[in-house]
Amino acid sequence: MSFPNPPQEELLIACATKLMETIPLVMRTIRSDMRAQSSTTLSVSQFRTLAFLDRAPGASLSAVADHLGVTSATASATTERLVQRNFVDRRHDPQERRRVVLQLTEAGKQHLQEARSQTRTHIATLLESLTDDQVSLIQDGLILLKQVFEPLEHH
Amino acid sequence: MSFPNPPQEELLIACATKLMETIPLVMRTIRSDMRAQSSTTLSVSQFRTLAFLDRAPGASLSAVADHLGVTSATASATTERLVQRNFVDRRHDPQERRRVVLQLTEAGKQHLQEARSQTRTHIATLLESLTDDQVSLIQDGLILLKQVFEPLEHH
DNA sequence: TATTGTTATACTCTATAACTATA
DNA sequence: TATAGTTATAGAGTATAACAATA
Repeated sequence: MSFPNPPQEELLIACATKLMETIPLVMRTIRSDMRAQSSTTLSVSQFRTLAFLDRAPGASLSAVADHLGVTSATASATTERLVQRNFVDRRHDPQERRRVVLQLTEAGKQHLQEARSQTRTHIATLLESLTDDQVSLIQDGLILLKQVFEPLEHH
Repeated sequence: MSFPNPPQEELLIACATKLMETIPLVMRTIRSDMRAQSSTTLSVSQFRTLAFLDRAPGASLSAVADHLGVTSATASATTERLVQRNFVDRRHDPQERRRVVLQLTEAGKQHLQEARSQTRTHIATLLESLTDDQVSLIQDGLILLKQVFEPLEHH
């Protein structure tokens, strides 16, 4: 006998358990892929910062911190490294001199594309062992997860 | 018009892209949950080490490193912190004195249970906004992801 | 000589707290 | 006084390389 409608609570706990087992596993692969970059290395936080600035050019430091879900001190340090590596251009807003305006440099844009492409290709390769239906299922699950967890970032 | 059977390649890339957007997001929540522990704080790596030793009592340092997908130096450092906090008992194997035998202490077991329970409950709460079907879908997706990414850990 | 762990060194991520500059 | 960022400090994760102990 199976239970076609298990109580919500048990289902939630089972899913949360699976999530705690799986996410760190996948995260590790993403991280080492980023590190394995042919040219220069990019940490996951740096990658996410570049990806955000690609979507939101001219964002402030606070916006980066909010988006990444870190303190402004952490965002400042991460950004500083990207500025030093000439991936990000940082300047004061003339209208509001407390704010900084952050933008990708050409080198930053190029590096982001390369990092994205390499990691994406590697992960796609890993998924090749599955069927189309299975890949679609994973994708749909990720879309739902993103909907649940994304709002938390922008507290 | 929709494409009921998109080419594998595009589908793989789309899924990989979604994965790169979503996993770091979820990971951040797990991490901050661990940090928000009432009693003592446990990093994700420390948590995973405890969880592994719970499943594999008496494991060696190499086994921990393999399982976590890190170098033995990293595993050694993480383990050392757990030993110092009295969560792990570390001793030499009498038969093979190069090896260490790692086991959870009672305090380690207890802390693991608490950390697991708290994080699990919080994540389950976050998933409450979804329907049973959606939660099941996420769970199935995670099971598949685990199958794909787990073998990589044991290189 | 090969294997198992540890130590040394060096980065990065992360937080909190104290600070500077601007509003 | 309040806000936007930076700096100081500290602990943890991570890697590589060099090392010690054991087989």
